[in-house]
Amino acid sequence: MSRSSLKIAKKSLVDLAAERIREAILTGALKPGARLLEISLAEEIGASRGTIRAALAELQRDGLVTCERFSAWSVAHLDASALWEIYTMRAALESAAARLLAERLTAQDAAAIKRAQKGLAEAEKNGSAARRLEADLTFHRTIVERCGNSLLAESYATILDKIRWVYAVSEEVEPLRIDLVDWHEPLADAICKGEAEKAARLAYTLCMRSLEDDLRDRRLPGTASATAS
Amino acid sequence: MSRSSLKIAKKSLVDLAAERIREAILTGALKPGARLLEISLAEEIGASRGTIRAALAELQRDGLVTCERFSAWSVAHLDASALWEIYTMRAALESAAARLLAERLTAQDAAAIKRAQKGLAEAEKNGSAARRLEADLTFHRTIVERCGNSLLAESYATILDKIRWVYAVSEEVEPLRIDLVDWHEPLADAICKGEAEKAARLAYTLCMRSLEDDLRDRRLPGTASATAS
DNA sequence: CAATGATTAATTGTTGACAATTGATGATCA
DNA sequence: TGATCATCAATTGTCAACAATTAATCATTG
Repeated sequence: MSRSSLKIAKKSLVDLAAERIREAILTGALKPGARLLEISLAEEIGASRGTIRAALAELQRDGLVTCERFSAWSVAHLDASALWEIYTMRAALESAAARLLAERLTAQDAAAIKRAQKGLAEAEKNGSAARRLEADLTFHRTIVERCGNSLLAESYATILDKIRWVYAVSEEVEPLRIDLVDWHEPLADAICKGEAEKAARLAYTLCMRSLEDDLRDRRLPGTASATAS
Repeated sequence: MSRSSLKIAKKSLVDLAAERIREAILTGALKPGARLLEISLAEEIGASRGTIRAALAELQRDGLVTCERFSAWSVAHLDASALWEIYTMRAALESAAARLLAERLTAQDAAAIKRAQKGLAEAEKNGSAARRLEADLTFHRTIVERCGNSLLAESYATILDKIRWVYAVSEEVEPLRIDLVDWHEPLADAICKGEAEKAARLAYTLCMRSLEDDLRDRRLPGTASATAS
């Protein structure tokens, strides 16, 4: 929230372009499987093909777009098995982060977690679905960003992007119904009490529980109807 | 070991270049902190600057090189805190992989683990340090590659690269002394018995134990001597 | 002499042009 | 007819030239 740095971050065209395209994918403007032409993107965004190309390469490493050699770029597919991979990866990272944070908790960390919990409570009381989702993600991001491992945090950031993607792209069957406060309280407690092992286990099960909810609530290719194979 | 695919993988110049540079970094030919000039690399490798540039961007996302805007590329630094990040990340991924594998174990998986254990025993009996390391990494890679999550496996691959990097770059104080067979047996057993929770815990502690060994055995910037700060 | 401002050489950022590859289309021939 | 091969348009792969930016050097000025 309160990053203090005087440095103005000039971004390169490549970064800008990557941001633009990423946004279009994460909001669903560019749908999974959609064909991407370097030339069209270059014209739309207003940069040269080489620049767009570099941006696409970045998104490729984030797993948002795919590219076959000398064939086309396209937005990655998002089906039930991808959802499973995303959530188990999330569980892996978050579980470890919770453990680390519980082991090396500072007063600021505890305060930040309390803040995040308060955000959950507010969103629970009178928030829209989007607001609830944001509060939820913020709580989890707080844990990861404070665990002290930037490598892990960076990887987690791309996973969170994908989770937003799932919510933007998938057709919702029923609204998110989990009780934000009740579900997150045990994890917050375990971390604040320094119960590392317990925190790790809770974080893992919490993520996997979210996976079950989403698999049930959101209609994705391969979710229903797939009887054979 | 036995990948069957008739397709010959033509690689782009970018991939080739990235491979070349990565190799140079991982073997220690390019030392941490070394300055990298696009032009010099382009001449040495025999590709244009743009190609080298794309390769460097790839390595940047792998965390092997860094780049400040309009300033220089350089090989990333490798110090004690980086080592900690690498190993806790490894522990996070491997722990989750062990759990997943234990939950969904097939006969082939069990056989593969048995093979990896046999490899450990052979390396233990009459292997060089390099051979022991390779057998060790193969055992762990087996778990991760069979856990069924390609996202996780991909991330793990970059981590394994970094671990090789540590071994190549750091000055060894004492030889690797852990008993390969004894240390890995409980984990292999837990996975094969389907004891998911136990497997996850064992994988985690095994990785963190390796971290302690390496922190003690390998001399890296920030490992010793740092009294202040 | 120290702080400031111009100069310049070196390096990265960006671009448009050209080469290589692919897949589709249609011609050819048994 | 239908299988094979040449052709071609569309697209990605690679490159070399040019623009923008930086950091170091040196002159200037109080």
